[in-house]
Amino acid sequence: MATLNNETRERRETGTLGKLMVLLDLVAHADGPLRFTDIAAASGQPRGTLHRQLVHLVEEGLLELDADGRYSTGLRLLELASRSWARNELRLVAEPHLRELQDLTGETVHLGVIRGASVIYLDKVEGRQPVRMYSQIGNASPIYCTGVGKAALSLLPDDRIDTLLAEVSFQRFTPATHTRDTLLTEISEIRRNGVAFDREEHEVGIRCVAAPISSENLSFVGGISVTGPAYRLTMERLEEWAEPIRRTAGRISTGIRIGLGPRP
Amino acid sequence: MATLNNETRERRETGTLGKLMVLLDLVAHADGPLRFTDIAAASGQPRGTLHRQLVHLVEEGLLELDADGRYSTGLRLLELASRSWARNELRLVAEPHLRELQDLTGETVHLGVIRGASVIYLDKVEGRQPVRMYSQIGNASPIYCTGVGKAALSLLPDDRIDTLLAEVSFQRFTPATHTRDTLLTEISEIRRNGVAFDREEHEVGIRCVAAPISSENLSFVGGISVTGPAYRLTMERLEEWAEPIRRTAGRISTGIRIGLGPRP
DNA sequence: CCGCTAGTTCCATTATTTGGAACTTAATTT
DNA sequence: AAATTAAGTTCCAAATAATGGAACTAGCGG
Repeated sequence: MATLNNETRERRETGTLGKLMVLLDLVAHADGPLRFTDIAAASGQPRGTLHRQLVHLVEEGLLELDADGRYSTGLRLLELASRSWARNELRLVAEPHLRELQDLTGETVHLGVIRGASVIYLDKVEGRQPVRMYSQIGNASPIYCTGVGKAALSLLPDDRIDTLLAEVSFQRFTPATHTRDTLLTEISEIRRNGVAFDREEHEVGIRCVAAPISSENLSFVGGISVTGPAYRLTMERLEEWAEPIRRTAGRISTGIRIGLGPRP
Repeated sequence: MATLNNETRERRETGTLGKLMVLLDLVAHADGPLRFTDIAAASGQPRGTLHRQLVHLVEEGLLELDADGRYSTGLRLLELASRSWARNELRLVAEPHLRELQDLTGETVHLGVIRGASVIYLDKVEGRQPVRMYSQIGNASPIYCTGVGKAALSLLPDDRIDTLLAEVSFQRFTPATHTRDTLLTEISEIRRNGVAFDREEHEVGIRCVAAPISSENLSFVGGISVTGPAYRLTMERLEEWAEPIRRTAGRISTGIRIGLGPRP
């Protein structure tokens, strides 16, 4: 087809830092520890350069080098993230509301925000805790097939949606996964209802209801959701929860606007 | 081999990265979001330089700049740490054992490793979950007043202990907090028993038993602990748990040595 | 409208990063 | 055990990026 000249200025101009972050991402997204050679191949850096870069990352604790000469991500990240999470204002404001919603529904409640074309989960409340917390927190999921992602999208103006979706390759996770067209149709529906449903679009057997949250100026956009197995969460039940979840989302948005407002 | 005997490797030579990490730490350890001016004052950087550095950190998602012009840590850290945590081999091996120990004792179980003169908690298992997971995970606590820290120290040769403790300023958290001398005395006791006790040394009213874990070559050193309120955890009860916790720690160490061994 | 604080941009100078090549180990083969 | 190859490390002149003082702009309070 003719040139689809993407105006997306994706090249980051962060100099040295940018180059190092590419390496960090590379190691973080690998399936396991990587050896020098693996990283060299994947990054395409000359060996001398790469060597110094890795030494720096290891010295800062961002990477760790084990006895077999394999690199994995370092504990420094955990330490930094822990502080970041503990103080996150949205999370702090939302926490009691998430619990309340969990009490009402008895199902798992998530809080997430969008970053680029992904949803990042900030918190999660489960009834009895059979699953580990971190199993979701910090996780990045595609925006187009999660309740939180779709709810969040619905708040954005069309041009920002277009820009975001331009970089998305709609992978088909289940038969119900959206394409670009069906997603856009659903977004106008979400705008009318104020809630988004995930009808087994990411994983077969998993459904959810979600409602959007945002700061006044859309400096961040996210949502909350109630998720569970399809056999328990019939579409009728999800419809019943639409109103409570909208209300909860509204309260969190209000709380954020007050909490994040200009300092006294 | 000759290059390893370098005693004078205290100063970090990580160039650009090091300078940026100082800023990241500064923001992460602040009590709340910082304004440009606050960071300028704390870092002593000229405004022009600082500005560009912050722009780069924000562009990489390591920092976030809110509508009021205040900087806080960014979600990218959470994303990276989440992967790091989920794949951490020690944590994966330890997880079932921690649960087992929690079942046995009914109290909170921690897994931690030492990094510098701090203990970083990698995992935590509680009975009913009234407290949030992340409340401890990723947290850095002083090595000299935590069960895990003291247990871990006991595995190290004396010269490495000396080196580590050289940078520690023994802050007195409670009347029972160790000084350098009493700590060294206790370490030889821990070496005999294979378990360490925290007798309200970090927080009044909190006690724990801990046992050490390590890889074969001491490339990492850590421990597990059972923690709880002093009124419930009498010293007698802690003594009873000494044996089970030693056994559990032993199993984890074995698991790690097998799991982390040379690739098949 | 003025002065002031806070933040941003510019650009010649300075410091760091780069990467090819030479060098050292470690592993594998003969 | 020697020879061969692969894996990792060090070096340094050239290329690139970071630095920081100064000039500039925005926003606010009087």
